[in-house]
Amino acid sequence: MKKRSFAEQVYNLTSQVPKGKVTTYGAIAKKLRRPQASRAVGRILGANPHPIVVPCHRVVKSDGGLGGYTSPRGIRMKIELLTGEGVEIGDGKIDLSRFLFRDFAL
DNA sequence: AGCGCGGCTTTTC
DNA sequence: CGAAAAGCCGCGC
Repeated sequence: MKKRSFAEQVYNLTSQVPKGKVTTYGAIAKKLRRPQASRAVGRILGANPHPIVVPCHRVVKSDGGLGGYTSPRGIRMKIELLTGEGVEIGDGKIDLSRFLFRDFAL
């Protein structure tokens, strides 16, 4: 259980984000020792083969944007989910200063 | 503020 | 099996 692929670690960190908090693609990439793989993280989360254990909607862009969301409802559902968990979104942006979760168990 | 480019992994043919 | 394309970003100018 050590040679987990990059994707496995991405899902692992994302699943660690508690309700009411969010993380960023760049942050995850950095945690995995690949600060420039932010895009890869997005692709992986987009392919999210674990939609139940991996709340990819809790992952936003490094600038506070919501990013995208591959879902039947699209980015729309992502906003609804975050707001429903307690994350306040101002003008389509999130206050990372208040909701950015950075206590990952890496 | 907006645009374009770069670097990474995964998936599919 | 090998190669190619794509993708929910990040940063700089």
